[in-house]
Amino acid sequence: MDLKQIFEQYERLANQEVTIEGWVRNHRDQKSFGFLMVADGTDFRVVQVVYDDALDGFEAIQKIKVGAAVEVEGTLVLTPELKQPFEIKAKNVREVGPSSEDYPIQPKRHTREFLRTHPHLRLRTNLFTAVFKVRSVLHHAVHRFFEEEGFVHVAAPIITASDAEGAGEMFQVTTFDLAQIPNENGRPDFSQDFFGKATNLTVSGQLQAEVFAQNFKKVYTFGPTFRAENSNTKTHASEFWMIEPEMAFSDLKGSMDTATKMVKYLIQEVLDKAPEEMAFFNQFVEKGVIDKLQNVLKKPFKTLTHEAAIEALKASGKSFENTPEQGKDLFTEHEKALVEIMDGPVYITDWPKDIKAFYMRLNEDEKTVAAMDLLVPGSGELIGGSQREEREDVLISRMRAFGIDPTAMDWYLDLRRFGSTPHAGYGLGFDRMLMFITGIENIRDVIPFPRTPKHCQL
RNA sequence: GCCUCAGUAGCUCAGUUGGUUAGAGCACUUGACUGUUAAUCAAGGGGUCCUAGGUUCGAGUCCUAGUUGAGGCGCCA
Repeated sequence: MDLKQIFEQYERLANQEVTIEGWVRNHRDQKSFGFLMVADGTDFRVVQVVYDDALDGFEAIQKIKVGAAVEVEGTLVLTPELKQPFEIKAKNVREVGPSSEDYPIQPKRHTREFLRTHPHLRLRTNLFTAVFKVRSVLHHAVHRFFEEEGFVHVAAPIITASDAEGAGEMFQVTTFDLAQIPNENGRPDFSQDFFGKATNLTVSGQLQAEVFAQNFKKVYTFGPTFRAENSNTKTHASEFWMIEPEMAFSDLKGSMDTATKMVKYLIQEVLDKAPEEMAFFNQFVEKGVIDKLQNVLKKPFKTLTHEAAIEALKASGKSFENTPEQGKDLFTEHEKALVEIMDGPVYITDWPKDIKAFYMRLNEDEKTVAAMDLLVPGSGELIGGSQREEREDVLISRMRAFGIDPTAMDWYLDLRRFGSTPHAGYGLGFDRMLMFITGIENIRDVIPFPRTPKHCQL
């Protein structure tokens, strides 16, 4: 029986026989009896198994090590006067897979750095059990939200041939023998490569999502994304997941409305479906994280133009390492200050055109683009989005201004030639959303097997 | 990529101004204990003080280089 089922109906199961399977998290043995704390991953909570010397194999049971896999048959006994509402009085304890004294995950505090060196074992801790359960809950919630809102899911390709995707460093994909790369005039001859051209791992599914939005109206991608930047920070990973909705017949306001609704929906889902895990984060990871999230649910998200944001920073009287300046990008310290000044999540809209991407729609003033970033307490930029440039002539001149050859993206221009619509979308870093919800401060601790520069374990 | 800090037992850490045989807690082994809750108590085993070189009568401690990790910044659709 799964522990989840048992926790859901332990009162009804009182004094009945149950069988559980799981792994020993802790073991306290005494002369003629002992206690096994058993977890099976179906519920965040562990069950206490009591055994005594009346059992066959008592001495072998006493020697069971932390980390061992066990199967326990016994009677469920209500224990309202103890720390736990019930426990299992064992009739039979079978050691399915023994552990040993070398098991690295002992019932004590370990540092996250140490646990990262054991990615195959670290999830057998309360912390990582909670993190990866919430990650799964959040993953399902993303799909459920968009399905309820009538969005079609697009599986954007992981291998792409787009070579005009901007400044992001990309991982190359090739089947060449790297010791003997065919070349022509000293350059690799990709016509001989697997796809007959240079290819790489995707850095975004947005462009492909735009294709689908021009038929399905409301679509989203949700999948892995790869960046080869040599970034060494606690908010960047080389492989991460992004959620990228795209909506035809919509504008910047429309995408902000969807983003707000989505953020609130995802938070509510996790609070509803993982209360044990959230209580754990609230107590041991980020004190007050539940209050923080509930404030996000309650408060309307405010909106400031980039220009107004700079003015607000200047008027705040706060001192900054980097002085806020009209027409310039916001630094991390500015983002934090804006969230404080506005006392909650805030959208920054209408950014200077030169610091944003070529595909963002040029505003009437011809100085700014219809872009938005959502800043949230504690995590900075959670969402970045924009209305897309739907006017072919404007898009072409913007591409030229960014040094992109328009003929290389002819298919993208076709979308503007045949039934172009005002459309908008945004990207949300799934792993950063998970950090925001759990209070975990390093992205390497919310990704099962994190990939960062010089680190690719398993 | 730049800057800063750190590397001592399986884990978390202490180690004074450079000075005898490098310590503690947890974990592990053995023993005690008839209801424990990171159980408790007693004893025991366990060390390439990150690596290499240097200074010194003497280096865990100081210097140089390397290496690994962390943090900050940068890069980042």
